[in-house]
Amino acid sequence: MTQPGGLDAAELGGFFALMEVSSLLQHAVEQQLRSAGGLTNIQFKVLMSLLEAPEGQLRMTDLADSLVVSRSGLTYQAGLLEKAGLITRTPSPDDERSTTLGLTAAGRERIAAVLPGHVDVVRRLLLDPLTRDDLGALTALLSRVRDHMREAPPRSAAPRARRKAEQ
Amino acid sequence: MTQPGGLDAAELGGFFALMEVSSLLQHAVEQQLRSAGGLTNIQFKVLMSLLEAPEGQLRMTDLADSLVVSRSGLTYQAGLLEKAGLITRTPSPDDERSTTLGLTAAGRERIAAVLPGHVDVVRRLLLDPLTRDDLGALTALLSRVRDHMREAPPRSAAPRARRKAEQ
DNA sequence: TATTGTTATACTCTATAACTATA
DNA sequence: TATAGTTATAGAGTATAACAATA
Repeated sequence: MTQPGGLDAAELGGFFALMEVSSLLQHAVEQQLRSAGGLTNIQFKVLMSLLEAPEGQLRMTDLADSLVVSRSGLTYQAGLLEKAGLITRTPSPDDERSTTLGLTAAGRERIAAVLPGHVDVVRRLLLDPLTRDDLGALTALLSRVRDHMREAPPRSAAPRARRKAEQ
Repeated sequence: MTQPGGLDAAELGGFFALMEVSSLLQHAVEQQLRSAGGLTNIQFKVLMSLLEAPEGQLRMTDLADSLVVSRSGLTYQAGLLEKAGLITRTPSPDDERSTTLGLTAAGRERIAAVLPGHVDVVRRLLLDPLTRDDLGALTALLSRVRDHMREAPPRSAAPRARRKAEQ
């Protein structure tokens, strides 16, 4: 114990730097998505998830889990995206209970319209001040942290699917 | 241009690693603040800002600017914190228009109650997998990025105080 | 019975604009 | 007139619980 709450200056510095950088970056990204394509961050993630999905399709529950939102929350967002003509919702062929989401042509176009600016923001804010080696070092460090976080879940970050079992 | 949106694999990797690490960390921190002290992230920041303020006091507008929220938003949060007995709101002595916020004893106790767990989360998730040298390297890299971000504002991140002049 | 998704509902947070009171 | 803060209000987003349909 050497500082306000048990973190020394170096530790606090690292923590604050990480939080400030990510906060500024996220802010900028959200602003760009909104102004360039009228999308929120989550909506963009839904579209990108569909774009990167094996068949270009995803089930609601799977997507909700991977984006860490409630299913009802995703239903709400999917409703907006469907109304905007960017995605389709159709009953899954193999399991009639499921809804399969798919990208429309308009959805692809919207991504294409937004992505360049998105990339610009990331490059300008995050990548520009880093050399190639810097980027490699940063990624290596953060990857290590990420792997560690995944191994030791944040205590309480109970996976959605296990809710039932906890009772 | 080599990948989906003009970012190559290394660049994408760095970007995603940063966003995922910060997102997981922020999630965990918010969850801890809520369960340990019934505080949201912003409320915690308000309390911490007051704790670290020179006289233990801050004006509404200054705090709103530094936390990047609207003044009405801060009024709302300050109202909650005052109702909870954690802060006081008093007219500033030098300028009767201003409201000065101050921490109550209960506010200090709340911080004390929450801070250890807060630190735990940061240490467990972020710091544990890093050596001392790693932390130094990470901080150095992120600090460089942060400084760069501050110099070249996110295009649009117009400082609150200048709103008037833009019209 | 369990699971998928939707709906009904309630709540939190946020911001804009109008307002007051000081300067 | 300009500024500090509050209030009224409205909107976006989220989640919980109840529900309908299917497995």
